[in-house]
Amino acid sequence: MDNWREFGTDELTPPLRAALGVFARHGYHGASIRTIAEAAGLSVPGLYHHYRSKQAILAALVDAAMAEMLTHTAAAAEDAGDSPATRFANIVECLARFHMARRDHAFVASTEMRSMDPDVRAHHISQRDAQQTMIEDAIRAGVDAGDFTCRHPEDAARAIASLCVSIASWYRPGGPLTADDVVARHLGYARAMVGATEA
Amino acid sequence: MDNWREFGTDELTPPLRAALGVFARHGYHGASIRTIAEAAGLSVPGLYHHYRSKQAILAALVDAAMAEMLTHTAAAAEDAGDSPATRFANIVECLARFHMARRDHAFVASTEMRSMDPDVRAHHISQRDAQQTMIEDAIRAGVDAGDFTCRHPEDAARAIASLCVSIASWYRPGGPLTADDVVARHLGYARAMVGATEA
Amino acid sequence: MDNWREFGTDELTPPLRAALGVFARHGYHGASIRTIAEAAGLSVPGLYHHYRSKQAILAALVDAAMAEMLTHTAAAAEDAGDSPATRFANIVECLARFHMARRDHAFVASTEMRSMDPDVRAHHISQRDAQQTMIEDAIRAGVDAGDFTCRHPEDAARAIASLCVSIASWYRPGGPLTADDVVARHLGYARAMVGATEA
Amino acid sequence: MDNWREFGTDELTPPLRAALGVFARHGYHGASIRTIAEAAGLSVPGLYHHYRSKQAILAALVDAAMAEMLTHTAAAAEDAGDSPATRFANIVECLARFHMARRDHAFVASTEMRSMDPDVRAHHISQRDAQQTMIEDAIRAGVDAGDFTCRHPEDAARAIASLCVSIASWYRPGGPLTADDVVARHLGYARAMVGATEA
DNA sequence: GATGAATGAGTCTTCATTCAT
DNA sequence: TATGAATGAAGACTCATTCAT
Repeated sequence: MDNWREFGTDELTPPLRAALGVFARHGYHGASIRTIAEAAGLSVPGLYHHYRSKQAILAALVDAAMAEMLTHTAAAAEDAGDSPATRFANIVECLARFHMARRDHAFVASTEMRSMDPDVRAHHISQRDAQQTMIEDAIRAGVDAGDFTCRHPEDAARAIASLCVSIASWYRPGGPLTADDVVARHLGYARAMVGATEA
Repeated sequence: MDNWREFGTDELTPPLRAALGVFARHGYHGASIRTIAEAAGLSVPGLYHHYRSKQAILAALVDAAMAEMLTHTAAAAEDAGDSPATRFANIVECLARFHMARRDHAFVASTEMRSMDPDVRAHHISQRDAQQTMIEDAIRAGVDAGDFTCRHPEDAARAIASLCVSIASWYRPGGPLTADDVVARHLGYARAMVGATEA
Repeated sequence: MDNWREFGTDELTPPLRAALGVFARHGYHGASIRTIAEAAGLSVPGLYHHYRSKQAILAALVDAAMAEMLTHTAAAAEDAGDSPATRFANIVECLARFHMARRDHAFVASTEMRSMDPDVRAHHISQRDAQQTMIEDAIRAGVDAGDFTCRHPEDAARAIASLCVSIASWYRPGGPLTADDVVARHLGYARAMVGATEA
Repeated sequence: MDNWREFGTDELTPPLRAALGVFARHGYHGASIRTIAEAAGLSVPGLYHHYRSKQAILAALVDAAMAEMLTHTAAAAEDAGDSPATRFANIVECLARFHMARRDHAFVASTEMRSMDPDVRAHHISQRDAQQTMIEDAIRAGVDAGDFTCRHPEDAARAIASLCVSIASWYRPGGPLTADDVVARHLGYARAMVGATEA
C-alpha cells in the first residue's frame, strides 16, 4: 500500500463499474440487466459472459469494495506505529476518505445487504465486522493507554463506523466542504465520542 | 402529545403496515403488489381500492413516518422549556427512541429515497430537513448560551441525525442493549460531538 | 361410464387442449409458452392465470389423459362379467380405441416422461403401472381358466400395452384403416400373444 | 458383417456419442449445444468445427443408427438362406438385439422425428420404411410358403417393428431379463402375430 | 368493497451461432 | 482445432395495473 490516504481510480472491471452506477441510482432490484449491459457498452449475453448472474455482479462489487476498504484501513493502522491514538485517528481518517472516494461502492454495499444471497451476505458481514473490530481494538488500546475514556468500545466502534458510512450519502466532491474539511470534522467527532483526553 | 418518550402502536392503516414490512424486507422494487396485498390480507384490486398505486403506498408510508417523527421531536423540544441543553438532549433522545420504536419506518424512509417519485421525494426531503433544522437550532442556541462549543452546527446536526438513523439498522428489541441503554449512550455521543461543557 | 367404447370430446380445459396440440407437434421443450398461449387465444399472463407453470400444464394434461384411460378400461373390464377372455378382449379393445381417439394425449404422455418433474413422473408411472396390472391380471385369470397359455403374463401385458400405445403414432382417422379394423387386428395380435386357445 | 447377433461399441464419433446421451436424457430441444460440447469434452466452437449445427448432429446420429440397423438386419436376413420362417425369425431377433444394444440410438431416432428438418426426417422415414419392408417381405414369403397365415402383412410388420422399438424404452442390461430372454419372448410374440403354423 | 380474469411490458437468463485470435 | 468474447432472438415467468362482475 503506497499511501492509504489516496484513492485513485478503483480497480473494478468495466462491467462492474457500470453496474455500480446503476445499482447506486436505482437499487439492486430497480436495476435491470439490460440497463447494466447498456451502461457497460455490452449486449446482455455479453454481460453474462463475464458474470454468471445479477447476484454475482453484486457479490463481486461488494467484495471488491470491502476488500479495498480493509486493505486501506489496515495500512492506515499499520502506518501509525505504536501510538493507539494515532492508530485510531488514521483508521477514522481512512474510513472517512474511503466513503468520500468510493461513495457508490459504500452506499451500495451497505444498502443492498437485504438483496444479497445468504452466502454473499455472510461474506459481506464478515468483512464489515472485521472493519468494526479494527476500530474497536484501536479504541481498547487507547483506553488501556489512558488516551481514551470510552466505556463501551464496541458500541462506539459501531457508531463511528456508521457515521463514516453516512458520509457517502451526502458528500459530493466539489460541494461546500473539501475532503479535508470532512476528515477534520469527523476526526473531531470520533475523538469526542471515545473521550479522547488530549487535544 | 401526551408523552413524546412513548411510541405505541403506529397509526398506519393495515395495508400500509403490511406494505411497510414487505418494503423493509425486500425494498421497494423488490416488493410486488401481490406480496403486499397478500400480507395485508387483501386481493390485489382490493389493495388498489385503498391506494392508487405502489408509489402512493410508499408516499403515504413515508409521510406518516416522518410526520410522526416531527410531531414527537417537536413535543420533545417544547417539553424542554428554556434550557437549550435540555432541548438538545430531548430531541436526541426522541430521535433515538423513534428509530428504535419505528425501525422499519425509518429504514424504509431513508433507504427508498431513490425509489420515490420526484414530488414524493421532495416532500420527504423537506420533512427531513425540518428535522435537521430543529437539531441545528438547538445546537446554535446551546452555543449561544455557552453550553456547547460546536463550531459547525449544521454539520454536527447532520452527523447526529445520521447516527440516530443508523440505530434502526442494528437495534433489536430484546437484544443485549435496552432502549434506555441506547438512549444513554447516544446522548453521550451527541453531547460529546457538540462539545457540551457540563458533565 | 355410459359406454366405454365411445370417446367423445375430451374434457380438457381450452388452454390444456391448446397445449396438447403444441406439445404433440413440437415436444415439451420445443413448445414455447407464447405458442401455447397463442393457440389458446390467451395472452401469456392470461395462461399463467390458469396454470402455474409450463410443467403444471404438462402434469394436468398427462393426468387427465391417464385418468380417462383408466376409467374407460376399468369400465371395459367391468362390462365383461365373469369371462376372463372377454375381460381381456374388452381391455385391449378399449386401449386400442383410446389410443386412436386420444392420439395426442397418449403420445405426449408416453413421449414426455423425461420432461416431467420427478413427482409428476412418479404419478404418471403409477397410473401406467395400474393400467399394465389390469392387463396382467386379465391374462393371469385367462391362464387360470385355461383360456390362455401365456407363460409370462407380466411381459405379455407390457408388450400388448406397448403395441396399443404405438397405434397413436401412426393411426389417422380417415386413413386406410377404420378404427374397427385396427381394433380387430390388434385383438388378433393380442390373443395370439397370450396363446388364446379358442379360435 | 461378421456376426449380425453381435453389437460391439458403436462407431459414433466421440461428439456424436456425447450428443446421443444428452438427446436421450433431455430430448433434442431440451439439449443445449453447450451441454453437448461439455459432454464431448470440447469447446462450443470446437463442436461446431465438427458439425455445422445442432440439426446436423441429430441428422448424423440418426442416420448412423438407422444405417447400422439396416446393415445388421440385412445380414440377418441374408444369413437365413432360403427359409422364409428363418429369415423372419432372424430379422426379428436382430431387431430385438439392436434395440437392446442401441437403446439410446433407437429411442432418439424414433422420438425426435418431430425435431428433424424436413429432409432429415424424409431420409429417416425412408430408412425406417426400408426396415419395415424387409419384415413385410419376409412375412409375405412365409405366407406364400405356407409357414404363416397372416392376413395383413403390412400391418403385422408395423406392429412387430413397433414392438421391437418399444423394447428400448424399458430394457436395461443387468435387469431381470437377459437379452436372450427378451429375444426368445419377442420371437414368440412375432411368430404368434403372423400365425406361424409350426411350433 | 371484493374478486376472477386479463394484459402489455418487462423481468432474468439461456439459446444456437459466429468470429477474431 | 481450441479459445474467449460476443450477439439477436427467444426462453419461462412476473410486473403493476385494470375492468367487468
